[in-house]
Amino acid sequence: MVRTEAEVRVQKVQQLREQGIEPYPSQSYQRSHTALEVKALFSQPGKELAPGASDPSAQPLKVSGRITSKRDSGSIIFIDLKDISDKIQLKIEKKLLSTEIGLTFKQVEKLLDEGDYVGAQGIGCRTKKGELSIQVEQLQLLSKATIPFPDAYYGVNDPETCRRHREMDLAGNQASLSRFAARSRIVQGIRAYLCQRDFYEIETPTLQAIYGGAAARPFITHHNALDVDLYLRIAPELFLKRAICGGFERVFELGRIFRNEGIDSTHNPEFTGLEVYQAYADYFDIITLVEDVMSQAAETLFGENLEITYQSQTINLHRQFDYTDKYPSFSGKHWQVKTMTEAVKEQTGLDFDQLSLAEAIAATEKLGIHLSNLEKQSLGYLLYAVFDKKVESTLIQPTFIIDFPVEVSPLAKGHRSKPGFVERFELFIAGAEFSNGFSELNDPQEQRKRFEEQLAQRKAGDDEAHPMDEDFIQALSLGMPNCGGMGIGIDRLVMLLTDTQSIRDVVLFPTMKPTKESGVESSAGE
RNA sequence: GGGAAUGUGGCUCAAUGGUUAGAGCAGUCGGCUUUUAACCGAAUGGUUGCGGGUUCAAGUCCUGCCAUUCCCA
Repeated sequence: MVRTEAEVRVQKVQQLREQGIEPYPSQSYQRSHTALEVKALFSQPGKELAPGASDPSAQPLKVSGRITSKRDSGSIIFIDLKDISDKIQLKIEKKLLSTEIGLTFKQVEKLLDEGDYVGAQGIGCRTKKGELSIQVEQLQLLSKATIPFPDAYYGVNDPETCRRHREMDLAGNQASLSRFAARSRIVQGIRAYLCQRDFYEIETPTLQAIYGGAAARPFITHHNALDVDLYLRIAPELFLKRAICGGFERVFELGRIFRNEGIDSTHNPEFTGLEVYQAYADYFDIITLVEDVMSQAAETLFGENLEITYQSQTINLHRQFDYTDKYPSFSGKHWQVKTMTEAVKEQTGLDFDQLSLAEAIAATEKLGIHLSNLEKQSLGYLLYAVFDKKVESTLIQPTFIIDFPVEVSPLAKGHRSKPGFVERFELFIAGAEFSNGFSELNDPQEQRKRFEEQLAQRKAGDDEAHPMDEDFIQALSLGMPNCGGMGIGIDRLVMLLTDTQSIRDVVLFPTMKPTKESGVESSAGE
């Protein structure tokens, strides 16, 4: 006994075959117009159709897409056909449908369902109620769907279903499809922009023997033939800089990065990073480049109006601050720029330019910040700890925090005038980090010293400390031009520009714990 | 790692510890010559995430597990 909708639909596949209709034909179906093009056609001057009228020129139209709604009122059936561009209504009248080619009226009535793909041929018309439609002469089944289609009105709301079965989400929720389309356009726009600015897109290893370029825990995997453990990259930075050492002047890589850390609304274990390196540039040039790239991305979605809404907050992406008095080489208009010391002083009253280490420890703990032994070692670690815990989340409008302590920045060049600091920036918007960059350290001896300090921290228990990388030091030894570089988290950028609260809704197939239904058992021996 | 919440037909949601767990949509059958969240009529569809427990009685209370969501570290 057939009971469920899925069983009924599978049975329909069988019935179609018995009636000589192949539910999964292999030949192509060439549409003449997308839904949007049909609508454009009949909005041309002189081509508009009055309610109840048919195209007087009887121009044959071929469209294809998915049935999202079907309304049967006796000897006339209306179908909403959705393609990537838009929706168009099909009007199927018993007396006007071909009896030679394609589906019969009865087959349309009984054997077609929401979710099925069809191709339709007919002429443009407007119904009495004024809906632009296609008066169908031939209707062909292109593919039969055999599980229930998401509800036409409510779509799929359950976040778990949306993320585990993104196809249901895309099929049922237009907003989701639009969001991922926007993501694609953003990424495409960034690539095109950088290429137009003479950057080469290059590809570096995702499997690395030594992981580096960031402070993070890696995924470990194993290469059988070489019998060595390899790491999935936590950043492409060191390889990109080696390309600069080799003679490339402007490079970027836009690709997947893996970090073996927790999952929350802003962290997915694999995410997309953009990294860009530019020879002869310093961190002020790179700040400008970050602004250029992000503004360009925003403009692909919003045009000139860069005042956007993110989670009910208004974010102003217009560049309106002038810093030429303070930083003469930093011309033009910019987002806010503050040194880390200034930002901490503003938010907490603590002036790290004036405090001794002992005073700073006492003052920091008074703020309720619990300090690790590492963080008590130096003013640099302390400053960063206070910034991280008290300031970061307060930075809503786009703000570059510049001049980081050297202790937390092993790959950045020492500051031109402030001992103990490096020429580094991070960009914060809506309380989250969006970009990180610096004047790149290109002195091989200094780089070795920084790695050695990191090794000492690793021994002291910091498992995110940077490992030694002799190949990288050798590359710097060959000579790297003075150079600036930056990274932008693409997922977070897409979240910002599409007003999306969770990273899992800008990653098509986010990392989810496997279920028994998916056929994966979690590994034994935990 | 800590805390809170959620899990009920395919989908969206109801159900003071108390009849046989309801409704809309989808699907099935029937009707309808202009619908568009179509409409009208009928029948069908449930191991209330999984396992224990308390109770005369559990979707509801307790507990363990699973998954998800949100917040915090």
